[in-house]
Amino acid sequence: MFRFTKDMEYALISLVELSRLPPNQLASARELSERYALPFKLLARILRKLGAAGVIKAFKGPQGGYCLVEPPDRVKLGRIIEAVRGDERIADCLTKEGSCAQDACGCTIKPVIELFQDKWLNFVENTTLDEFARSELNPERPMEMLG
Amino acid sequence: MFRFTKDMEYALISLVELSRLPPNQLASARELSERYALPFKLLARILRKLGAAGVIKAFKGPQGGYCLVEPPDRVKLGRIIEAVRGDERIADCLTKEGSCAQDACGCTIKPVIELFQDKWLNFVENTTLDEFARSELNPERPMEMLG
DNA sequence: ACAAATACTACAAAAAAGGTAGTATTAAAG
DNA sequence: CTTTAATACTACCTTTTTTGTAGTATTTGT
Repeated sequence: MFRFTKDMEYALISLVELSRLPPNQLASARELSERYALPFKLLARILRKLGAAGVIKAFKGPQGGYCLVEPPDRVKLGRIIEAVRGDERIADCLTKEGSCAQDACGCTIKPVIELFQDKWLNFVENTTLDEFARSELNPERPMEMLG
Repeated sequence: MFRFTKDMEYALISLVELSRLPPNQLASARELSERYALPFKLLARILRKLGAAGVIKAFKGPQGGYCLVEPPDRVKLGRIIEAVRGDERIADCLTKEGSCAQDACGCTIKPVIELFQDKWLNFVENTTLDEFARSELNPERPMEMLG
C-alpha cells in the first residue's frame, strides 16, 4: 500500500547527491551508478526522466553530467514522483474510466479513498528534496501526512 | 508509492458491509461478491485471510457467512493490511537482509525511509475500520499521516 | 441425504517492476 | 577533425506481483 520502489529510491539517492554538490559542479550517471552501486542503464533512464521533467539539467559530452535546476528546498516530492513514475493515482477507480467494478457506484469506500488521495497529494506537495538531503522530515510544517 | 490494491479494496468493502450489519447477522462471500460485483473466488480467499487473522469470524454451512469479531472502531487498518497483504514493509532495504545494493550502507536516504516507515506504521495503527464505514477520517485524533 | 456455505490448493493470465543491450547524438579536448 | 566521454532514445527481456480461475474437500443446518 505504501512502498518505495527502486526507481524512486534511485532517483532520490541521485537527487540527494546532486543536492550536496558544490555549486556549478556536475555528477554523471556513471559516477552516481558506481558510487551507489546502481544499475547504470536503468539509472540513466531515470535521470533522463528527471531531465525531461525539468527537475535536473543535463550537459552532454566529456565533463558532462547533471545538476539540479532549483535549490533542494524548491523541489517537491510530488514533482519527483510525477517525473519518475508518471501521473500515479492511489486507486484505479479514481483514474481509469469504468474501472470501478461497483460502477454507478455502490462502492462504499470510494469517498474514503478520495479522501486519502487528497491527503496524499497534499503531502507530496509539501515535502521537499531538502528533507531527504537532511535525513529528516520537516518538523516545522504542519504535517499533512507522516507526522 | 501509495496505492490501494484490489485485495485491500475488496477487504475494506467487505468489512464496511460487515460493519453495517445488524447484530448477530452474517454476510456470505456469495452475497458480498454479488452485491459489489467482486470476483467470488478471489473474495473468498481474502475473507479466509481475514478469518485466519481473527478479524472476522466464519460460520460454515447453510445460513453461514462472516461477521466482525470486534466493533469497527477496534479494528485497526494495520491489522487488515497485515491479514490481507502479509507483513509489508515500505522498502526492500529495511526488510530483506543484503537487499540494500548500497550495502554497508553508503545509502544516503535510508534514514529518511526509516522515518517514513515509522510514520506509516504509526498511521495505520491509528486508523480504524469505522473511519471507512463512516466515509470520513477521524478529525479528532492527532493525524500522524493523511491530515 | 441434500444443499449451502467455508477451507484449501494449484494454476494461470496480466500487469508492473526491474534490468539489459545497442545505437544515435552531442560536445569538450587534443 | 578525430577521439572520447557523456547524454538521448528505443527495444527487449526477466522476474515479481497482482489479479483471477478451477476444482476439491469439509462442515453443518434443514
